[in-house]
Amino acid sequence: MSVSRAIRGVEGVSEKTRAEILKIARDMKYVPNSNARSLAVANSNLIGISLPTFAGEVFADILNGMRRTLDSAGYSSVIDTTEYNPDAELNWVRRLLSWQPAGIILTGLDHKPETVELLRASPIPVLEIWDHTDHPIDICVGIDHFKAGQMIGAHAVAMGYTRPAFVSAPRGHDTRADARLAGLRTVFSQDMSVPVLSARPDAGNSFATGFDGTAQLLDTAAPDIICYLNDHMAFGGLMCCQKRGLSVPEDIGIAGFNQLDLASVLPKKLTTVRTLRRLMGITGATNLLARINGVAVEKSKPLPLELIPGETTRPQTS
Amino acid sequence: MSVSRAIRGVEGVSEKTRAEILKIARDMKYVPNSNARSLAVANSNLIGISLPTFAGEVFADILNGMRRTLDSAGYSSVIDTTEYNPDAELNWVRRLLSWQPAGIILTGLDHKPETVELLRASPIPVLEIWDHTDHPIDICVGIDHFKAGQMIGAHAVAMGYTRPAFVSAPRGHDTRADARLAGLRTVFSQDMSVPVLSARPDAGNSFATGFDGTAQLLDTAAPDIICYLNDHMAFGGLMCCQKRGLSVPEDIGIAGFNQLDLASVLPKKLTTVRTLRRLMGITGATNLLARINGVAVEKSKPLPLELIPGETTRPQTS
DNA sequence: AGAATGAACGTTAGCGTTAACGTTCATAAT
DNA sequence: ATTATGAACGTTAACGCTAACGTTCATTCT
Repeated sequence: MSVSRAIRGVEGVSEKTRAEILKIARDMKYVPNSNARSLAVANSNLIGISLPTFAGEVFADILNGMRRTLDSAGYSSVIDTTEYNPDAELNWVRRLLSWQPAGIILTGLDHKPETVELLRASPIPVLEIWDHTDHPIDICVGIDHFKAGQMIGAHAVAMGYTRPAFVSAPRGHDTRADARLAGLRTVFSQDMSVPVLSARPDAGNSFATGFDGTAQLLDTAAPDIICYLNDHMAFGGLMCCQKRGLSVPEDIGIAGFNQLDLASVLPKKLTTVRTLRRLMGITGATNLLARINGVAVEKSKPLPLELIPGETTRPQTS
Repeated sequence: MSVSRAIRGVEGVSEKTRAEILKIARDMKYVPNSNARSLAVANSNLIGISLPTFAGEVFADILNGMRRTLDSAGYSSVIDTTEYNPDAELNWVRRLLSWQPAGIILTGLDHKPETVELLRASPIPVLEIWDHTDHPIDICVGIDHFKAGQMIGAHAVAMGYTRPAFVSAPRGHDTRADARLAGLRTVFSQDMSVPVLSARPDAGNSFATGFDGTAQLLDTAAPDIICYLNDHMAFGGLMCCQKRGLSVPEDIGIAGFNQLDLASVLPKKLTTVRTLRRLMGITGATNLLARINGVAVEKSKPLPLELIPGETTRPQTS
């Protein structure tokens, strides 16, 4: 027990004995056994994190914020990607629960009923991140994607665009994309009863998907503004317009999302929506840690969005 | 014991009993305790993965390949990022070892001596990925970055460029960048005794770093070809040249690295080097699994590189 | 009929740790 | 001198699981 106390740094050993113990431990290259510790105290310092994908800046940024926060609190992360497949998520949650993790972080709100049931039944704190809802499984930190869509739509209307289109998620089950498109649609149907066209090609990567989706829309219709799932896709779209000799923003407007790094070097500033992804990760992780430590936190924290008007949409019509 | 056998799916229980047990387990929402299992069998089905960063396609691709392979073999991953800091890596390895993981994956070869010692002393299989060496800690799968630098240099020389420059890693301790620059330098110093200038700004993201590094080089010298750490930085450089009215590849050549997604939509095909990152992840993970299962594998597997000539360097001088 | 066989199932002990409580013993209070 | 005190350190049992070995009993063989 003195060894256990010395190594954990808790009270009950004299400094002299502690020093001797630590020296011997070093000499014999002692490595503690976390499995035994976790078994004895009935919980671990692991936190499970589930993401749709590692691709793209978005989840990398969120993850970065979360990792930093969790790491400095002494937690390790068991990370998985679901590729937007709720079944994969369920399987992973099952496996993860067997480790008695201190907490679980899921991306988004689109889970199988069984997953929700499983997590609600367990005493483990759960954070849902990226999306926003007033009724999370446990706690949530994110943005309102429906509102984001409305925000883009309102801007487009204000700039005098009348023939909107949207290039959406290439594959899988991205409910955020759907929510943004829905938000966009409410604006245009209310204000002008205009349908929002959408394309959803799968070209292997975001840039190419933006390019192909744009080509598809331009071939079949004549939109005067195209909104994209993110800046990478918007850049693909920009390239497509450029190739076809369309001038942006005169002939056609382009709006991205997320304000990604790429935008910092483009000669033409991209119209986009700023999302505070790192902050989201930090806030989410901080709230989860509080929850783990039994401190009460906001059930549901929305993060602000900001529309960044750029040079790929028309300036305010006077 | 029958319960244990039934749930693990091993021999020694009749099908009838097994079915009954599984039904009851489901009804009572039984969740196995991996900590206890790992304690009893003295190893876990966790695999530790250490990466420099989550940012960028490169590590996301490698990680993706590894995760897929490990996941389907029933392993979960404890993932950490070191931000190119060997001390952070050491701390993480220490923490990780306490979980008795089945295997450990590190990025690159640049570890603290203590880290290497610790890992050599433990019986746990270790994979080093991304870089290549003939003397890995245990096994390794990667590419030879020095050779990659030589490959780019040779191409530049063949295309008649004579005033080379390199824009390198923004921050931290990226030995791959150094190795590529060194490779590039051997070619130019051997063939033409020309120094390779280099810039190393830190502008917050790859695109901006490429842009700033290029500006810096153009302000202080007159390179006729600039090689970049990766395609994103090359794109930043391309934007900088374009802004200054330099025509590519006539006035100046641009060479990237890694053949990233972005390149697929650029109007001007980027000269770059193709790296098989997903394959590397899959191969690495597969070899590690073999090693875990006691099957002998290649100590050190180099993956092929391919120079992709594009339109941002001059065509062959006739 | 009796013995041999082996699948099905049970018992025991141990994995390394820690919570809870027990012991020791120098020092202080009476 | 005796007793009380409490910091320092030790002992025990339990966490949930599985390897190893023990028991049971229907079936088959002689």
